[in-house]
Amino acid sequence: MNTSTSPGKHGPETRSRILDAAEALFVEHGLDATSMRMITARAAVNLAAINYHFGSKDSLIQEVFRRRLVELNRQRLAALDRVEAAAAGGPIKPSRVLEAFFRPALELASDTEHGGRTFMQLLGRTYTEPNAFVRQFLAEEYAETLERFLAALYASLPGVPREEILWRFHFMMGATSYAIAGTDALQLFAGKFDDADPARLLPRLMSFLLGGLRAPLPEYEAARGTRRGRDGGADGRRRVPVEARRALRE
Amino acid sequence: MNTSTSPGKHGPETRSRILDAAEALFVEHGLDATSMRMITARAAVNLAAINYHFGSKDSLIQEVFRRRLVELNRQRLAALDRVEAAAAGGPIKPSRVLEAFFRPALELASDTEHGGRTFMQLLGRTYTEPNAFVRQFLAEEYAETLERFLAALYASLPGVPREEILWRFHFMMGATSYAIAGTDALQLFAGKFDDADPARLLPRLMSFLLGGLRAPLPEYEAARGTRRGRDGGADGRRRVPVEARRALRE
DNA sequence: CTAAAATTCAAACAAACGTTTGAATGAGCA
DNA sequence: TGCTCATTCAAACGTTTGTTTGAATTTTAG
Repeated sequence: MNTSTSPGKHGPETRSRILDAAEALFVEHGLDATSMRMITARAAVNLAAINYHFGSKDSLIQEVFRRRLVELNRQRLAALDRVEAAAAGGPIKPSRVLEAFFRPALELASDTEHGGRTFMQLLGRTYTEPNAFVRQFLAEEYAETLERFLAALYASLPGVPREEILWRFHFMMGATSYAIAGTDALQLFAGKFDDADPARLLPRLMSFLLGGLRAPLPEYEAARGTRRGRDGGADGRRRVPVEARRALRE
Repeated sequence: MNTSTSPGKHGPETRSRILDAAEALFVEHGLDATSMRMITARAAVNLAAINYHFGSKDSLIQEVFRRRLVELNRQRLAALDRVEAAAAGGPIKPSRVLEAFFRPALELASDTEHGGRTFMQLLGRTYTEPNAFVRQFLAEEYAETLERFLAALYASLPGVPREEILWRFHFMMGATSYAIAGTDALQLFAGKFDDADPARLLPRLMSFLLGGLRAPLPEYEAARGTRRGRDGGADGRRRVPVEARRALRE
């Protein structure tokens, strides 16, 4: 089996033709519902070519994600590097961190010519893929990037409980995935959007995400029934410190 | 074929046992990867029982979603009715509308005893299901509810462009779905959450959603650099009116 | 109790699945 | 030219898929 990118002899593009066809079909029908025969038919290659070049369908799926994700996360980390370099050790605004993470994704999602849009739709819906090996693979591929961005977010929001930051980052990834994957995949809002211009999606989404990130921290109802004291007492869970309130205001 | 809810004769619970088993397996493995034999095995019924009671696997899928979705949207609309009745024709705060929509969903997601949690995880990841007939069915099942809530949101945010409200509602559904479906399905954040208490999810999420909804509207970059002025000057797209700014502040 | 209707059951169906095989084909190099 | 090795190809492999069948069984109704 040859899994390298080195050009073969016959059709040097066989590998990439398979990857492109698979990517498109995975978006249209999902991973499971896309058969090897559908892929090889669209790619105009022999059925056995997938097993020859990739070994198995599972390996092909991995490679479809890998080739794009590696580049996407490389761009994200590079953007974060630039932000941190510009800060020169000083404080960093959370909005800068968020933009470093989400802008590359949205720009890839705007690229309709090289399949970037297709892939991002696929990626969005794959985060919740039940298939165990796909989830495992995605988690590994994301581990480093996620670690670095969470650390940057923590540092940029001193005083804000990490648990809350984690949750909000989770929410933000959800909103983003839906914004990308759902614009024409999810038909709930079909025909409702007059203006689905991808170029406007980034400012729209960034406004929303920043608003969500900066929202006042929730105050968990301590004891329901008896009204909680104005400033609560010692219910174990501390109120939001003023430092955190200030940090949330960007 | 008998698709009614009337009790059968032999095992009156055959139908519901199939539905419960299917629901659980759909979450674990996805719609496609769950076979009829897996379902009938877990439900401890004969393989042919599914086709006898539901007609086909597709019809079974529909019924799995329908029985829960009908009740969920009934609760949502009832909550909206109460909010509108309490306002007595006066203005309604957007936060009230949002809560009427999202609270029933999150409460259902907190119910671990009657499979509510299981179902909401399934629902969340099914919004982006590529399967055409599932999307079509979901859209139909949601149509009325979505229409009424969007109308209520529009009315509660006078002056704010409907397009922006629509987008933000879309973002909010995305964040919510991920929050529910992803808490233990998406493994990207695996092991990172110390506090995944479902009871705390509602305040956490509502804070985030409201923050996002109330965020300043994006101002689309008019003409960057020497870019052609598709947005230059009087292009019909107004800046955010002061009325809208006020409305966004709840 | 008996006839009819509803439900369960084991078995089989064709179709589609991912994968493997072994021969045919083509290019690169001696 | 002749040899080698990567690649392509048609065909078949054994499983698994959703669905159907017809008889056995149980419940309902007269």
